[in-house]
Amino acid sequence: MRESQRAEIRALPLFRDMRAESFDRLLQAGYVQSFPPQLDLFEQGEAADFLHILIEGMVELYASWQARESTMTIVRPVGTFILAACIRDAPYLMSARTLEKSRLVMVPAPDLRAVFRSDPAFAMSTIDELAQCYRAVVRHSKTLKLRTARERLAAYVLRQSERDGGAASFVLPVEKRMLASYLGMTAENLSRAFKTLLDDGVKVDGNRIIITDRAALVARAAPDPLIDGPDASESGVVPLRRAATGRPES
Amino acid sequence: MRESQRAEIRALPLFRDMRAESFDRLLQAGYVQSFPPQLDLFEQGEAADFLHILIEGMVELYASWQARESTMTIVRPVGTFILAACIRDAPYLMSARTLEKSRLVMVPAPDLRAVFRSDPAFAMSTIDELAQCYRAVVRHSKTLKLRTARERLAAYVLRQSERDGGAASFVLPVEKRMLASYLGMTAENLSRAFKTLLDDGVKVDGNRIIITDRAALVARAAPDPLIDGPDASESGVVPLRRAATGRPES
DNA sequence: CGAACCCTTGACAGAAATCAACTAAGGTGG
DNA sequence: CCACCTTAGTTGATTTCTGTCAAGGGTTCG
Repeated sequence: MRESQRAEIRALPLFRDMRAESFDRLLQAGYVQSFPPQLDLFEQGEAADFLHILIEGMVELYASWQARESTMTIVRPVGTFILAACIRDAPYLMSARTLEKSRLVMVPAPDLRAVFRSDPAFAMSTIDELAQCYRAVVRHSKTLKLRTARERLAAYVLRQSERDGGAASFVLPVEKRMLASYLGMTAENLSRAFKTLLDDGVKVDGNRIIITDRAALVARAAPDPLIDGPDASESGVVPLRRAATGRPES
Repeated sequence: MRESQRAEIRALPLFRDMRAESFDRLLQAGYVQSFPPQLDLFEQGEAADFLHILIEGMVELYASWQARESTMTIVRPVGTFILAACIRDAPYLMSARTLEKSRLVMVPAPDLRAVFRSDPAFAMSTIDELAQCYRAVVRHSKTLKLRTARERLAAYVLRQSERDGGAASFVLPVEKRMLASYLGMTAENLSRAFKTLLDDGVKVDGNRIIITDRAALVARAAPDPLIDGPDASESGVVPLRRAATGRPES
């Protein structure tokens, strides 16, 4: 692992307050590994052996039942995932696969648990991280239950734009079919939902979204800090703290 | 507070491992209060001032947006709620109202935070509790995104039955309109969904549900431990540890 | 007894999934 | 370089599902 990556992990809220020796122990117990795109990291139902820290690439967390599948969230560097399952020593509720070539640190769950038992500061950070994850999922549930597909998409577009500092135009960070799944609709329906958003000031050109009338879009989306933010990192596709190295396109 | 109630709280996973003096401090800092039915305890968006512990009655947590409203979960004695917001010192994401005459202990959030900073065992229990809450919401999201309304209802019926030891018949613990909202549909739609479940071995008589063909119901619901359980207490309407005093009807 | 309220039912409209066909772009191999 | 294949995305036609509106039955409670 490069020193800069180590520093990035250390800077994460989950790790920044812990003792230096605890941090060392975690990373020394962990394995750094690279994976090709489209590789299954684990499947739901397996025992949670490792806390995963993504330092390069992109990972999809998805759930399946019967023949159906749904994207639950997408993780970008530098971010951690699957913390709760490790803590509870319980089976994963979601599956994970890489979307790009990715590099991960995998910390064995027993080491993780040992460290936050011995380092109160890390225990505090874990509490905070979990509370944040919990709230992120509650928000996702709220948008699913309270908004129509069209409204969810409108809110998503608005939030992405605000993540880019309120830019009127941005490029979708993921494929449309995955976005559709994340927002709880089919790919066909997403395509049509984008069409209806023409009336609400949103134009689409391939992967690029252009907001032509922000007021109209706000009226449609009715963004709400108790669902959409204000902390953009708390929920959504591409949720976690982004790497300092900002690539314009994915 | 009666001693027996104190003992019940102490027996909760969240409180059972902490030091005695920490537990005393929490309860001494807290207020015990009774509320009539249908009373709003707090509204989403307010600052999270208190951890709530329900010792008698029933409380609904619900979310709203624009003119819409949706039941997120229902809390029964003895259970806690709103832990995550207290930890993060953030606004409530959900509103709460009593469904019956209820008695609550309300622990000021600053005391809560002080105690788990000073009592590592309580910090551990908090981590565990939060991880469990997180997984409960993920499960709820999964059922919303992966199953149709009919399948969600079938799974709910099956789970309720299994909570009663696999009884072929049970009484709904909440009003149907609330169940509908919890399951992500309208009351009218729930009514129709029950009708279609006649083909899957479920009969309805008022608040009483009768499973006439369990195999057929299982085929429809395709229950999955990664969504529906196995720990029934982790999610769902009437989720938390039930009071020892079992009333047959609510 | 009357007034709410819950639940149900029917009729309808809107939303969304499904199925199928078609386009466009990118990659592969001849 | 081109023919071919695969895949993402779109579009249309159709069906299914779901929400909405309206009305009526039953219950509870004042």
